[in-house]
Amino acid sequence: MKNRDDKQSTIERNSEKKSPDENRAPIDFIRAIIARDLKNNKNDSRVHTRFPPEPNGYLHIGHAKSICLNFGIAAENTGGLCNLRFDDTNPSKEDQEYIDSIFEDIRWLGFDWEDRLYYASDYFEKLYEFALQLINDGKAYVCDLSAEEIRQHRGTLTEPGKDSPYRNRTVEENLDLFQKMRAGEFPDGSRVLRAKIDMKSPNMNMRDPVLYRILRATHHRTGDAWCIYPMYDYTHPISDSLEGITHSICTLEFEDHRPLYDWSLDELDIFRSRQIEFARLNISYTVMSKRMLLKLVEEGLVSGWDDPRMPTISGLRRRGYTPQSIRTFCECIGVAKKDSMVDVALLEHSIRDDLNTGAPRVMAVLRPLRVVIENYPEDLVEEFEIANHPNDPTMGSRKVPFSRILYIEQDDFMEEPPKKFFRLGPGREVRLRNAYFITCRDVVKDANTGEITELRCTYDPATRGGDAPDGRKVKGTLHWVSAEHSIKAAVRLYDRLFTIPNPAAENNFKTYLNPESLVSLKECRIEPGLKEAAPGSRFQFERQGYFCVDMKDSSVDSPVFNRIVTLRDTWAKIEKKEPGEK
RNA sequence: UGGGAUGUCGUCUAACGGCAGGACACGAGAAUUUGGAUCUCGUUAUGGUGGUUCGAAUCCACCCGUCCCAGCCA
Repeated sequence: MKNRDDKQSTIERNSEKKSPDENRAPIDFIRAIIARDLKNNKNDSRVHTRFPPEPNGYLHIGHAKSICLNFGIAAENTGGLCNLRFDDTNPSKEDQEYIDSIFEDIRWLGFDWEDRLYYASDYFEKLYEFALQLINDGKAYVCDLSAEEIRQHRGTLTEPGKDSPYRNRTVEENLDLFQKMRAGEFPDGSRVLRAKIDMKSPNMNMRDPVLYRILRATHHRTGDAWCIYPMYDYTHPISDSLEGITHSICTLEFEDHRPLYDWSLDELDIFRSRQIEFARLNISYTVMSKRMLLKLVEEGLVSGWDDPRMPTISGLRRRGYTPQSIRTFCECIGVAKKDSMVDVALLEHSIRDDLNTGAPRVMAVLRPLRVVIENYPEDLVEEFEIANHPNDPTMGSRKVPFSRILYIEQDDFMEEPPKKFFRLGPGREVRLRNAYFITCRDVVKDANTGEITELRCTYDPATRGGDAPDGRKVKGTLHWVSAEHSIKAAVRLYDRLFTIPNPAAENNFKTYLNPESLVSLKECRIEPGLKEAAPGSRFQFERQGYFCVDMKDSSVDSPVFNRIVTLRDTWAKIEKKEPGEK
């Protein structure tokens, strides 16, 4: 049996409509391990995890998976805790800007580290003392080999390494040298402290790994107090141990490092945290490595870490994704050890699903086509009371003006419509959503370009509200705005960043950037009521998709909307399937 | 070719010796004042070969595929 608390809270996490039993998310292998540990009273029945980002970039949705896992596990278990710890042992790559962004992103996702904020750099003094202890125990030595020489001594995947000539220095000499390293008596890169393990180990990580390097770089927290910095493999287990972390969850590539993780704790004889590895998140049509994301930012291929096309938390936030949708997504994808690539369609589903319930419906015309209702009085303006959500009356309604000159979507008219096209065409009748039936009587074109500039239509006054008293049906319903009353807006149509499912596997991933990942429209017309829309607020533009008021660039005078995700589009599918039908 | 992992529908993930299930995607249909949402139905999977067993995705053997490791990065 699984641990009771664990099971109980798993039920709570998912308790929406269905009965708890059929709704219970399956327990992943990590939660199973924790449940077993709890049952065996391991760690005094404590569950303590940590999220350990390096502040060398912005968090992405892969980190969200880890955050949801670590903070989620803590929340599911009574008394469970999750620390936030910055793994800041490499000052040459790290920056306060990243730390601040990480705070913001974790909070925004809905998680709280309370008073448990830690920095590996806070342990520098203790780490140093532990290193002294290792030296005293004959488990570490100062090595004078250059980086290149160390590499040569390390051997290869198939050949064992050779011992360093400095491997057998006396404890006294090592102590003296290491203290001098700290005191700044040697130049950068001239010496390192190494663990004395086994140069013949088939695991490269055990071939006397470097524990400390000399590096004169100003640390964002400790300043110039140190000129030697500990390595990840040495710092991480000790930090976990010091904080009493029971389950140290990380990604698969650290599997080979676990023997070293365990070695450190064993040799130092301190609290034994357990490292567990899971498969990192990959999503199709994007890249997920900080290295590649940094490249996109540095080379100006995106507007920044928070470009709405980026898979970063800040990018998704600006795009309009809700924290809930990301948490749901992370729960849906599961946790396992198999390398995998999640279909981006699942991410899109999670935000559609969330916004379908909560986002008010409005009308916006992205590519306006002028429509004149010839039999509608010149100076009449009607106001239609329109529901904000067709299936949820509690969301209220709003007034939308209607007049003789309107805009509809260019895509909603075809001069020679194919069979399955239900929208407007010459002589055809359609419904204007929540307004009238109109019939297209004439098409006006630019004499020079042949471009359609205006549609002349008539309306049926008896169809006010959108129903015909004589019972006649129309197949199509179009959205619209009143030309005079609508507001001009800019809309950014975002699409997937890359054209191929796995750009990271290519030699030059930038070759596959999607040139249409951003289409900027500047002449869109939106309902007048949208003027007051707050930055960050989300709407469904009917028949088109979900949109979000941009948090940086939008203003009352010139509103800017980001497309979060399109609606499922059956017509687009038909078009794609039968392109000749046009 | 050393070591460490990992193979279940198109994708992700369950089933822990006893009916291969769910989600997304896809397809068909119903209904529809969003070609949305909703509802109904459906297609598709245990990498391979042997073995153990009344019974194998699950246990054993061999084979095959994929991923990770030779930073003074994390």
